[in-house]
Amino acid sequence: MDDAADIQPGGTVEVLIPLGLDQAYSYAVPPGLALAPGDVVQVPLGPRETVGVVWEIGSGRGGNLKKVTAKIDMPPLDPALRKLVDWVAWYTLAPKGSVLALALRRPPDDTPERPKMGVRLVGAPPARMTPARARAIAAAEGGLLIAKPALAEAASVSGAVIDSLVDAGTFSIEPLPREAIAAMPDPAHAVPELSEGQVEVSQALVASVQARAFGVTLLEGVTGSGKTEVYFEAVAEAVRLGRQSLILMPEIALTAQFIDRFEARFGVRPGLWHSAVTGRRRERLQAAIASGEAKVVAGARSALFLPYKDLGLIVVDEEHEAAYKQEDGVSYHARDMAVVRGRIENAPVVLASATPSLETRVNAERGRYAHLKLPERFGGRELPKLGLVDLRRDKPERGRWLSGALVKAVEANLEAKEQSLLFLNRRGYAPLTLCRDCGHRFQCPNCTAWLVDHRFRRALVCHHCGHVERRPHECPQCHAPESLVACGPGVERLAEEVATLFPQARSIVLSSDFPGGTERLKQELMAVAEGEFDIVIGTQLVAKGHNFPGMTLVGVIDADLGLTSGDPRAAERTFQALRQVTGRAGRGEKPGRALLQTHDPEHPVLKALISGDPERFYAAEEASREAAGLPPFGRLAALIVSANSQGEAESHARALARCAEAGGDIVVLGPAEAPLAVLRGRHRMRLIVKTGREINLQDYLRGWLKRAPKAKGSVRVAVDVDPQSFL
DNA sequence: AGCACGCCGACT
DNA sequence: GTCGGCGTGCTC
Repeated sequence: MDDAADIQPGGTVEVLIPLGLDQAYSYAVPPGLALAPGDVVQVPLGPRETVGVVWEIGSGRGGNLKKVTAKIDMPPLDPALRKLVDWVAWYTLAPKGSVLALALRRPPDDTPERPKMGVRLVGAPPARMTPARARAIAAAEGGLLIAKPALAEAASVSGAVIDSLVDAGTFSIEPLPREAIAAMPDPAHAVPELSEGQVEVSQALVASVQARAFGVTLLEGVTGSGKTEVYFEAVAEAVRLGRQSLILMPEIALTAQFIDRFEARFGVRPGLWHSAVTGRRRERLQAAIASGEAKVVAGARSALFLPYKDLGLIVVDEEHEAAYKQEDGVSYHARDMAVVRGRIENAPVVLASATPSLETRVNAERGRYAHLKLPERFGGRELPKLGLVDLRRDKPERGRWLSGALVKAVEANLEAKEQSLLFLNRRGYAPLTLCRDCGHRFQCPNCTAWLVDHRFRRALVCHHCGHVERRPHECPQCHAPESLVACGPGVERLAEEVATLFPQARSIVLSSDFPGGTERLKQELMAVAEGEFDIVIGTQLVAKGHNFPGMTLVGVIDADLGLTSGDPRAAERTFQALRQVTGRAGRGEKPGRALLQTHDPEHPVLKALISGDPERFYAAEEASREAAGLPPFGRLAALIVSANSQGEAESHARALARCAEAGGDIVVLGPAEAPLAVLRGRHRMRLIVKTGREINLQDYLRGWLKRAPKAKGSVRVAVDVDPQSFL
């Protein structure tokens, strides 16, 4: 289409195959077949046939090449998407074919789509009535057409009951209307009333959409400042211009809450793209995106590779989220690739966050990204009041974790019938179990991590690799009975303490291992939002996505947790998590309160946090990096080397050793035993390239890979820097 | 991704 | 003696 240069039959084409191959393969074009770059073709590969994409036109010397079998009847990959594939492959050092696999849609399923069937109450009740049948009939009251599974769910009966009622003639069976995959959003549906500050910011974003030009804007604003409302105005403008918008979000954020807000603003739901969207829905949405019919797509990171027809805006919501980083298969950071896609499509990119990542902040400071700040919380609500509790002075008794000050605050909140959140980012009962007699510590056989006691499951679990074992009754080393003691708190243990201290309170533990799975968890989150619990004990999970309107107190059990690990991003992540979770406190106009328990009230991260000025944190981080002899953030290159087998890990370790000898400019950060951990199993190491000069990281890495021994396994390296310098 | 080849352990 | 585990390499 865009490539007018259809090639002459009899020539050759370079076909990229969506497998772990870095090179396109040459094929001969059979007579009578006209092909252009981007066309999807079927080609023989070894003993079988595969799909591939014509990547470029061949040089023509078609000796005894295999022939393209056929051209597949589907829209070609447009030049922008091909460019993106090339760029991502180059940047992430992944084989081109693997990246193509992310972007290539499956050939259309040409079996005719059979409509889903629904049932409708049309006839008399059956001769034999049963309780289940009665429930099903009651649920179908009103004569509406209802999908069978939905009716079964609503009436809590099995599908068989409904089938029997269809046979009896009580229900008719009719095809359901095809659900709309991408209705047209109405930019005028419900225009919000924005504050003066919000209007200013939204106008800047709207202008960037109107400019139809690439540019990156960091949109910074605390929880509740109206970030979403503001970027919705940019989306509305794109819709008015008839162009498409992509709203990227971490998978977890694609919640009912977001969809409700979108629907309230635009009158329809956005096109939703995430891993759970499969089959026909996926296919239809892809088609709607390719045709330009779907105007707004809200999607997880894989939505980056969809075939947009006319992309006019990309929003990356919660820009700092680690979930944007894909580490298996092709390793890429969706936020950075969004910037690249914006550049290729010539579309503005908005990065939204309450706690921007360091690299984004650096880009904003250097003027590479525009920086828009939303002034305050919407509706004039103030930020919560933050306070530190010095655990060295206000010390909980042995085996307890709540300080006097926090206990008092929770009591006061219970009395006032307001909700409290106790935040502890540790799943399970206790992070370490040891033998009182011989000192034996339970350690994971695969890693260097301690095994975490999960009392509810009666198991010891490695949070690193997933290893699970039964919790024994005696010490496996000295066999002393009843000698095992739990050390330190996890949320389960904290729940025990809460039950003792506040027996009358309704409390709940929310963590990713909530019994009953994600569905139950979602229900409980709703229940919390509706005020059905007084005290919530939660991990990281409660800090994200969900709003709890009645929460007026947040207690952070261990604000020091995560500040001391060897991970170079530990402080940043802790700062973001604490800012998010403490930001949950407050109701309506009334600011809430947050208490953070710590052993180190002078810690710069905590001081910056309670000062309420994020700039202080970033300044402190820069200073501490400098003190540690690390390169400043603008030149930070964190590499992740993953090992998939023993042999591969060993070759990595040798390569690293050799590299350190030769150049001396790669530093292994992280726990001292990191190289050892890599040797023992499937572990990741973070490396920092430390260099005094500006480098082209890709060339640098290629050189490094050449020097590395090719002996065993393939060395996989992922890059974790911002792509701006290479655009 | 498939599929073949090949090199070591446990068995009809 | 073979059957079969998966580590490794190849596909224009």
